[in-house]
Amino acid sequence: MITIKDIARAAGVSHTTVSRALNGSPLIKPVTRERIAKIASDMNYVPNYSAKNLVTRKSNTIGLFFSSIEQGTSSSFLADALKGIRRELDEQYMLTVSGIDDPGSLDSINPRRYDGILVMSQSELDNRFIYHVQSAGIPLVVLNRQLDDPSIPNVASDDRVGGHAAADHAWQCGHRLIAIIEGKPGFKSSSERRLGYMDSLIAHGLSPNPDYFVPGDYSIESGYAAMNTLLDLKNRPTAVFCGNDDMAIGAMNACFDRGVQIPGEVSLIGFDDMIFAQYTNPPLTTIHKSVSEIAAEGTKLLLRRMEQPDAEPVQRLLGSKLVQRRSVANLINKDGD
Amino acid sequence: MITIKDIARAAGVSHTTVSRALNGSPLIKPVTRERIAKIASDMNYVPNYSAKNLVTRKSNTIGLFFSSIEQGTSSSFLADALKGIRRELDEQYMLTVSGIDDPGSLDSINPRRYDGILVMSQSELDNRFIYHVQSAGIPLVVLNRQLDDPSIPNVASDDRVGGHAAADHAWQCGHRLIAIIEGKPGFKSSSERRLGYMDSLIAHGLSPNPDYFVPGDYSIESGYAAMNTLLDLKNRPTAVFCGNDDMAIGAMNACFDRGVQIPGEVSLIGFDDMIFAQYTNPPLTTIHKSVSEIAAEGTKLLLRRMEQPDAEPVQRLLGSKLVQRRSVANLINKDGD
DNA sequence: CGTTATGATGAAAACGTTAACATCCATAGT
DNA sequence: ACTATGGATGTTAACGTTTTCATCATAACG
Repeated sequence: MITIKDIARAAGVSHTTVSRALNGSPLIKPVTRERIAKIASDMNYVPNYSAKNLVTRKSNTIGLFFSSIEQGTSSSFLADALKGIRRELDEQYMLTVSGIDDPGSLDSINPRRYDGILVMSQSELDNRFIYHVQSAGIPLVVLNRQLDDPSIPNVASDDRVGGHAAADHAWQCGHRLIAIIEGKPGFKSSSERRLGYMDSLIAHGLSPNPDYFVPGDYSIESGYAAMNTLLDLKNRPTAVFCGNDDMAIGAMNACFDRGVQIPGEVSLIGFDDMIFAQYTNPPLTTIHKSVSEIAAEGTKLLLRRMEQPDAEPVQRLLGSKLVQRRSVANLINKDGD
Repeated sequence: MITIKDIARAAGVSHTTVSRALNGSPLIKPVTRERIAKIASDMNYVPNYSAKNLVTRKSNTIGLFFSSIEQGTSSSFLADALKGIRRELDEQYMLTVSGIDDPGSLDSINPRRYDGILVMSQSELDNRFIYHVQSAGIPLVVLNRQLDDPSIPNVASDDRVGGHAAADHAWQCGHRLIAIIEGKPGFKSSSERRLGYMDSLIAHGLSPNPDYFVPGDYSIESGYAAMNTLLDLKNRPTAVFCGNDDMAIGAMNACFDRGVQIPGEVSLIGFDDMIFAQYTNPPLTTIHKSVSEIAAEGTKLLLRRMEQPDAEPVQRLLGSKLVQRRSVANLINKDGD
């Protein structure tokens, strides 16, 4: 393995000069810089990051931590997230991926090992981990879940505008009886989505019907149950906004089991745009949140924060947008689309 | 940040002794080892891996490289793969994840940065990368795709027994007219799956019908088209084995568009058990390959190989098994299940 | 022409660890 | 009692960088 000293010898300069040349120091005459760069590349030099990191007291490593990597839910996130992160991350950085629950995850968190940490969070259970990271003094950005604590940099999709968009779409398609199957109680995403939904209703002069708020917990089963109670109502809604895609699947199954046509008799809107949303029957109209965009934005934030640890923590919400597929009937020009 | 020298001072020994004690060297008296360990943990000592790696000439890093991280196909793999790898990987190792196509991926591959590399491969396009890694002298295991070259350690699912299992299941449910929609030409997985399918047919004394082999390329669209040509046949098959789940989705859509009942009129079997397979309507009977198991096994292999680089490269095939859902009709006791 | 800036380079120390080699002390063998 | 043996610990150098400080030309200045 060749080192800067080898290059120095070949170039007839000191290894210090080589180091400076290779790192673009302004102290080196451009002509020698070029010469050294050429020699280095001719010799196939690759820097030893261990040595580099030892002296600079960095790790050149960004850690991505996933909550509940065990659960299938997060599957599609991972690839998207990585894509977004890589897009923003200089090639010099290593990106490691671990589950928050992985054994030893907590202990291995220290500033020596990570220059910065991204947490792709899905639930409040992650808070313990998040605060551990923060108290270890490692630059941190929490992704994907909206946080209350303003001291933690955070980027997530705007659940409220998402809920709003969902209800708006139903309205624009002519629906006036619009129900909601709510997410897990206590989760910020649940309340934000409901808030958005109500915003829209109120904006359109619809008064919320208590029967049309039915609880769920983000699971398929809860969606199934919730849909059944909606279908049992004397005045059924014509459209149902499901707090996430999983519950929308459950709702679909309930309709299917009772022979209720989608979108003929009832329209369904999901939230999250998980990969399977395009494969359901009919394909699910849902709110797309761009995980890769969130991840990319979060990475930018993290990098900035690594440079200026004392800057004000930023919280960003990225717009979510509706992707129209075939689970919502258009009541206005009567073609079921 | 506290170092072994601080500990040495506190314990009244040399830093060498501390190093040895912490690394479990037999040269240290058990009693001092305990004492030092206690002090270290009291002082919240965490080793500086950069320094460690510098002198041991290791990186403590395993790289996981994904082919075509851009494509949605690989989505579900990632989480599963990580789960499997982490299970086998000592906490001391860092695990990095990158796409094979990521800019700069090739250059950053050198023995200094990676102690070992896992390639989660999906197509022959990865070969260039694979051979680059091998020629760089980094211990390597290729996952998920069966390789011809015996010099490269490899663990994948047994596509042939998978294909066999699929056709067997159809047979056991009473089907005798069993077609196959084939995967991308030239891919080993395609031919292996077809081979397994034929094995089963022949074992049951069925003679393959040329009309029942219809080409595809693993895409949804090709599945759609293929299914249409099958449905156009005068003697339609009663069961269709699709080379992967994507094509099965396409086939489902084709049936749906023509009003053909699944599994009433035609049964469908997929391959891969992607997450969405359980959400289709009806849920798809398919061949499950355990990515996490493949990844775990591959990691074991890699670790072994890192210790003994000169050992014979091993190639392993892990059994795939059928998961029965609701897309195959049981023709024998006539209850459609 | 002498002094002083200035710009380019070099020498040496430091980062935190491991490992080769040296030292010390006690015990066993004669 | 004296030396070999070996077990436990210490000294020191090394790993490949960056960085501080020193050196040395050379150009600028009066």
